[in-house]
Amino acid sequence: MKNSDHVTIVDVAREAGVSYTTVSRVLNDKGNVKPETRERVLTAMTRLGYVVDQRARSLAGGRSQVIGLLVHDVGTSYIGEIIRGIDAELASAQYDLLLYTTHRRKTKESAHVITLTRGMADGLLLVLPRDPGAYLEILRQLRFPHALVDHRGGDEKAPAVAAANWRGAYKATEYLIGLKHRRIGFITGAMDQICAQDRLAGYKTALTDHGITFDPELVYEGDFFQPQGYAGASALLELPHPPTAIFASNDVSAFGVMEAVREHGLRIPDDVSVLGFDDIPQAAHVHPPLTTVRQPLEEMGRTATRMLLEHIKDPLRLPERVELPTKLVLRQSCCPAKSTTDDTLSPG
Amino acid sequence: MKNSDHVTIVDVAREAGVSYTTVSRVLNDKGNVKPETRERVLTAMTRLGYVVDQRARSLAGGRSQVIGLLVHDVGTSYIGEIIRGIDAELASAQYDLLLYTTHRRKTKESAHVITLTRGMADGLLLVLPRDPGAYLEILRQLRFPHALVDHRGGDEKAPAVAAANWRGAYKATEYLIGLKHRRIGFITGAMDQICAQDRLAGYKTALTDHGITFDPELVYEGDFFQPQGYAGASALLELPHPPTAIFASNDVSAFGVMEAVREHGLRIPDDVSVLGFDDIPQAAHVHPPLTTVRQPLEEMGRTATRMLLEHIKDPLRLPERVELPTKLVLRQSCCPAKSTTDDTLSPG
DNA sequence: ACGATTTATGCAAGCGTTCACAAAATTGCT
DNA sequence: AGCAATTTTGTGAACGCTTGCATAAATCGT
Repeated sequence: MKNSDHVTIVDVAREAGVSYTTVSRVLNDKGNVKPETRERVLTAMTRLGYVVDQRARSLAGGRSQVIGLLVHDVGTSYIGEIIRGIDAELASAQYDLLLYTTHRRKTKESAHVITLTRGMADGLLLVLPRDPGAYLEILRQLRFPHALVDHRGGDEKAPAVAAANWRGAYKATEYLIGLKHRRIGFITGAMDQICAQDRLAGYKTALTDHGITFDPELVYEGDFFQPQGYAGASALLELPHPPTAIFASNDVSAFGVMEAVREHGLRIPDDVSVLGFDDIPQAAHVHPPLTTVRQPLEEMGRTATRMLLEHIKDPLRLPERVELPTKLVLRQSCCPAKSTTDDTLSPG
Repeated sequence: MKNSDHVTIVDVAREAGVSYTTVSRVLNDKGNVKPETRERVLTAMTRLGYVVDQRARSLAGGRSQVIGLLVHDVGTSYIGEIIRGIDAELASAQYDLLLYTTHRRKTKESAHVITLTRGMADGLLLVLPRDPGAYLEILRQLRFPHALVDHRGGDEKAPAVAAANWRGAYKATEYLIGLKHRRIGFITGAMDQICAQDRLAGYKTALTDHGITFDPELVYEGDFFQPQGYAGASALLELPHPPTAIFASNDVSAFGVMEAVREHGLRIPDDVSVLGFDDIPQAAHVHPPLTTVRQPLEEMGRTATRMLLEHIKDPLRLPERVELPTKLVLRQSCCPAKSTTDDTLSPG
């Protein structure tokens, strides 16, 4: 009577004619409850419109059913796809998502991490962390469950999932070579990120493996954003021997490349082939649809989440590091090089 | 000694030689505490590395310092910008953000809303809700603080912030008219959303206000996504009297328009002017940079958050509905209509 | 049918706080 | 100095739940 609107476990107990402990039992599927009693409790719960109070539950020793997510920014398709995967997996496990954006203030990251470990969350997901060293150490010491998405630090032994960046770039470059392209431009990503380094390495290796000398002139350092893709392609196309194909380290910068190509009065793919990386939804929507290396972003989110949840269930589990395969998605932004101007070695 | 790693308020109290109530007082800046004592408690806290347990705090009657956020999808620039504003405002008020994506499962929205009201959060932010009727009613009954972003239901009396969609579209259309365009194509947004309806209405009114008869043929129903922008512009350009300018209801569909224009061998803005809505970051990065109606997305997020926080502090506050001004951002995708083929009325 | 198991239920304590109230210490005033 | 008013600190009871232990009921073997 005193709490007019807050229905508690005690109210349910009274309604069902049992003790509140029994209600707690059916709530948690723990201990033995006679089917008949369980039924009675269940109907009492729905009749009263009972909803569990997560705070109390977790305070009393249960789980908080919350996972923290640390990302540097929302609003890019890239992150969006990953979050979609995380969200889906979390939802089916009845978990909620506490979002932390580290966009502006980098110093606060550790503070967030600490607060989270103090009961707010059962685990922490880190997407593409910039410099996770600081708090990874804390997390490990506290034995607080966590998992990384798209970061493969050298000696880190935290659970992590990433895409096969090196191999994806290698295969894509190989594809371009198969199309008889000999001068292939490359727009890098932000080179402080390991994925960007791996993609460049894959490109280089594919080149040399196929007897094409790596020409540093054909590599332009970008940052994963459209303006640098545009600038890079513009620069590349003004070279004495311009490339016949340009491979951008992500789709967004590939869009910039496409614009620059057009701006130079050239057609895609007839004059210049363009290749991206990621396969964000927009890649299929541009014209011509972009041939790109598909990174299973949503799946990466899902996998990391599953690993984290497993780890929460069984803290003794050994951390794994999984690398998900990438896949070349053929669309219409690439075609065979024109045989007239193929190679640097041919007479100018 | 029993809790090796969890430092509680009691531990701090012991260390400082006071009662735990006093510690709670300095924690909350409540009641009177002798400066000297406060100092002693503070140093004890840092020495022990104390971090407050939000669960316990909120269970015991305090606030949870968590705000729920219901969005239908993350990963679009549009939402990203709004979240950025929300996040910034929340961070400076020491609030955390619980994210709910309603993307796939629409039926679950109410369930989420109810869980949140049971102590998980102190308030709820709804961004561009599809059909909020169901839970808005619940929220109001429970007197649970909430605010809407970018939704202006007719008779709803919930606090809400939106952009001046009608006026923005009106002004933009007027600008095009000022540029001597007489046949102005229009790609609508998803027409179940009020903002899309408002933009269309603004366009229509501007037309008739300037003595241009509204031609339904020039309106193509889109959905705020790129492919429909592309399709719409393609259709429009194949009309016997094609438009000399196309106004898309958001930037993303304007990108589709730009592609279609080029695909028809036409130049932007020389042959066809293109105008967008939103001003997402990418709008400045495409070529030519897109002239568009700037919607203060981040500010909308900030404002809604501030309103919500105010409302939490003072529950008696009357709900406001604010409309933030939009602003035409002139870039390079529009230019005066060629005087040769201006009007339908001119001799064909 | 009767003690020994097993299964089902209840009680009390505690999770880490806040808060109303009471007690103690300090201050002011005459 | 002595009492009231005021400031400072402490006590006890919640908040809504889980959980270990005790107790009551049902099941089993012989």
